[in-house]
Amino acid sequence: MARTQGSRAEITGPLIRTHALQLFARQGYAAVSMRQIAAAVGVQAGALYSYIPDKQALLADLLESHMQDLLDAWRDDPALPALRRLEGFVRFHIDFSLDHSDAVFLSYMELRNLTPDNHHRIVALRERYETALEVILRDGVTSGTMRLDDPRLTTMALIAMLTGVTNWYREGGRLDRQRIGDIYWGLVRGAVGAD
Amino acid sequence: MARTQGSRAEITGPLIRTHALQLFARQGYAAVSMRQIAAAVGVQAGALYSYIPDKQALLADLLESHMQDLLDAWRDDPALPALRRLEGFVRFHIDFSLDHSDAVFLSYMELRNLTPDNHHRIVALRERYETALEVILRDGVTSGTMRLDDPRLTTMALIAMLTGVTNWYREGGRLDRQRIGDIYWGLVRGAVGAD
DNA sequence: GTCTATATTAGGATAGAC
DNA sequence: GTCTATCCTAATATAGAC
Repeated sequence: MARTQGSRAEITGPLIRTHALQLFARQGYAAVSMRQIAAAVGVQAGALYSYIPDKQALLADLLESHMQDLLDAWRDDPALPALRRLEGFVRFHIDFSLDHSDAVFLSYMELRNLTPDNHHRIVALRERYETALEVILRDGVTSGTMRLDDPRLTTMALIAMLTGVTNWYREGGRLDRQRIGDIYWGLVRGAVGAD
Repeated sequence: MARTQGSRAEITGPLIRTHALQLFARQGYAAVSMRQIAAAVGVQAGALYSYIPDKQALLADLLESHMQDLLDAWRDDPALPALRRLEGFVRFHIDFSLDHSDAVFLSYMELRNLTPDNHHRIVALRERYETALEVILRDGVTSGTMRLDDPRLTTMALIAMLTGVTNWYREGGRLDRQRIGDIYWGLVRGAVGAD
C-alpha cells in the first residue's frame, strides 16, 4: 500500500468513500480506524482530512448518499395496476439491495452512531421510500386486487423480508437472481392475498 | 454510580451481562468501553476482570446464551398439523424477539466481531433454529396444506420478516402484541399458500 | 495534495493494596 | 471482590514541511 508522495485529487475522494463503506459495513463504524481507511486507499491518515471534516461526517455522507441513490433509482408508474407495481417494487428492492449490500447493511446498523441532526435527515429519506410501498399496497386494497389487514405493518414486514436476502445471498450460489426474484414475488403475492 | 468499596459477588456477574448486552446493542460492541460497562454496573473497570477473561469472551458468551435460550424456549409438537405448528412458530418468534430485542439485534449485527471459533459455534446454533422452521414448511408441502417453491429460501424470508418487528415495535404503540401476531400470521399464511 | 510527526485522549488489561 | 493506579497501545485530529 505504501506509495510515493504525490497528488491524485481526482480519485482519492471517491476511493475514501468506497473503502470506508466497505470497511464500515464489514467491521462496524467504531471498529474501523482512520488509519485503516487510509491504508486501504493508499495514503497516510492525515491526508484523509483534506477530503472530509471528520469521521462522523464521512459516515453521515455515506448513509445519506445511499438513501438518495435508492430514492433516485426507484421508478414507479401510478398508471399501472397495483399488483404490477408491487411486482416491480419487489424485484427492484431485491436487485438494488444485492447491488448495494454494504450500504444496506450499514444503513440498518449504524444509524445509531449518527448525531441527532444527521440521524433525523437520513431517517426522513428512508421513510419516503417506505411510503412508496405503502401507497402501492393501499391502492391494491382499494382496487380490490389485494387483501391485507394493515398497510403500514405490511410495508415494514415486506421490506424486512426482501432486504433479508442480503443476509444469505452469495454470488454463484444455488439460486440466481432471476429465480430469487421469482420466489420472493410468489411469497409477496401470497402475503398480500393476491392469488 | 460511585459506590463504597465492598463485595457483592452474588449480583455483579449477572449485572455485567445485563448492562453489557444493552450497551452493545445500542452502541455497538466496538463503541462500548469496559469503563462504560463498569460505570453502568457500579464498579471500577478492573473489577470486571474477576468475572470475564476479556471483552471478546463477554460478547461470545452473550450471543451463545441468547441462541441457547431461543432453542430452549422453542417447543414444537410434530404430532400437530403443519399449519398449526407454523402458526405456533410465528407467534413464538415474534414474542421471543420482542422480549429479547437487544440480544436479537446484537446477534444479527456483531457476529462478525467474533473470533472464528466463537463465530462457528454460534452460527451452528442459529442454523438449528432455522432448520426447525424449514422442517415445518417441508411437512406442510408434503401434506399438501402449503404451497411454496423453495423451503430453504422461504425459511430465511419468513425469519427476516418476523424478526423485523423489532425494528419498529414500540411498547404502547398503535398495535398490541396479540394484534401484531394476528397480522403477521395472516401474511405468513398467505405467503405459504395456505389460504 | 500528501507526507511525517505529534498533541491529546482514551482504550483494554494488569498489579497490588484493602 | 473491589479499589486505585498504571502500563501499553492505539485512536482522532492537527501542524508544518515538501
